[in-house]
Amino acid sequence: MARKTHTTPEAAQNAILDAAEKIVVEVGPAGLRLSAVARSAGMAHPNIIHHFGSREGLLAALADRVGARATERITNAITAALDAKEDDRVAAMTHIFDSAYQGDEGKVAVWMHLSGAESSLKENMARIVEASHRLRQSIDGEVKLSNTNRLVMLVTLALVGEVVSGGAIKEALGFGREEAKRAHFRQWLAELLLNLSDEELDTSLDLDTLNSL
Amino acid sequence: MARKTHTTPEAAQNAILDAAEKIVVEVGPAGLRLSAVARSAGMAHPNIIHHFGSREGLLAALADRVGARATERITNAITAALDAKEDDRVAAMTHIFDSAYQGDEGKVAVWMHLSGAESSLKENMARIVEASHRLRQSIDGEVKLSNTNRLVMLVTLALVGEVVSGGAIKEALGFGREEAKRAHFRQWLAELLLNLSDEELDTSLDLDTLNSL
DNA sequence: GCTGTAGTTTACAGAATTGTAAACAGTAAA
DNA sequence: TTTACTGTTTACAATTCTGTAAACTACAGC
Repeated sequence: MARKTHTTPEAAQNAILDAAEKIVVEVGPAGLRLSAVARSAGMAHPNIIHHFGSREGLLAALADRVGARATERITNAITAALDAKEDDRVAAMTHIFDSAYQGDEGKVAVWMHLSGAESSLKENMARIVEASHRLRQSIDGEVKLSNTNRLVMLVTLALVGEVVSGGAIKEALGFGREEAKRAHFRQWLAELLLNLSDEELDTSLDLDTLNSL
Repeated sequence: MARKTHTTPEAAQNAILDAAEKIVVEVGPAGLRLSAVARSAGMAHPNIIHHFGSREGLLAALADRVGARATERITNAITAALDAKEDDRVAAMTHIFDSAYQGDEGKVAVWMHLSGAESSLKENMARIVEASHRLRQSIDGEVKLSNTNRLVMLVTLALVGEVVSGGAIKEALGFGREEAKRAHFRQWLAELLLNLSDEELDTSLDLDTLNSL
């Protein structure tokens, strides 16, 4: 292999992470091979170990980067929705859902999580809930935080499901694999959730009591 | 290894599949090792290859069995809900959601699917939609099939998400990992969906037109 | 320029995994 | 009882993968 000029550690690590991310999208973290990453990044595989200590170290670093990026994209979309006019709310909400996918990072995030890398999931979700609650309050006035939690949960789980299903479930249900139809479901969900009042979200269950157990 | 008395092929295959299922719950299909399956099933690993042809063959057989069992449990729960009195509908609906989990088969099904085994997903989903539509019609009278599709999709994706997240997302959102609190979310979702009329499920989007593209 | 630090590569070790081949041993049927 | 079939095991081959060791080299600072 042609000897490469030295770069900064950051540049090398980013190149490795980029290559690893591409591979994880295709085969999942369990299928990630250092040799494949090295080939894609144009270097010899021991160099990866030099930079990340081990295969595990690489996966942990990837989980961190992917989680942070996805969280930032999502919270940005939520913040942007704060400024949307009433007519554009469905589009803004849809954009929030869409933002969970861009660049396959959502898929990688789920993959990583499924393989045990929780990294800073708790902090990331807290940021998303906070932003979502501000958005709900800007639309409906005073609303319950417990209902925001429920909605974020529902949407998060559904988005995770969509990422995982990779379109197969939608196809099986007649929604089609094409991105247009898949996006359609997200838009429908956005409109449905926007039409739900805070009162409708309160069921007979008392979540706050349960949480204080 | 102590030589074993001969059994029927079915018994041996079931023992292997049982062992494989346990392992996949823990480490996913990618982490399944023939030696581990063999140890758990109490036999030598070449015997697995004798029965299933290859590691891939074993995974395909497991995907089939798990998908069939999960579909049967879910459709049974839906059918049972048809007979529920009005007061018991939330409980019946919750039971439908719960039934996707029993015996870890839901988790295994998602794992398998994520690893590319689609087996007979389409047929299974068709059965679930059919049963769900009957249930909706018995409750609300004439309802649109397209809305049943949407609801089944939403619930399926959310359940897939819950299976995948393994409680971590819920914990991050303050719902807790304990089964009681996790079940609570499913009950909330059941009540929410039961309160939605068919009209509320129709948004400005015309799905039927889109599907005829 | 020289020197030290660190990014990079080659070569290799050690372990683990899937799959094969052949022998072995129950079981059922002739 | 003998024979044939097949479930089962042992031993092994071939590959693949992670991680180590040591050498090589680019670049920065003295």
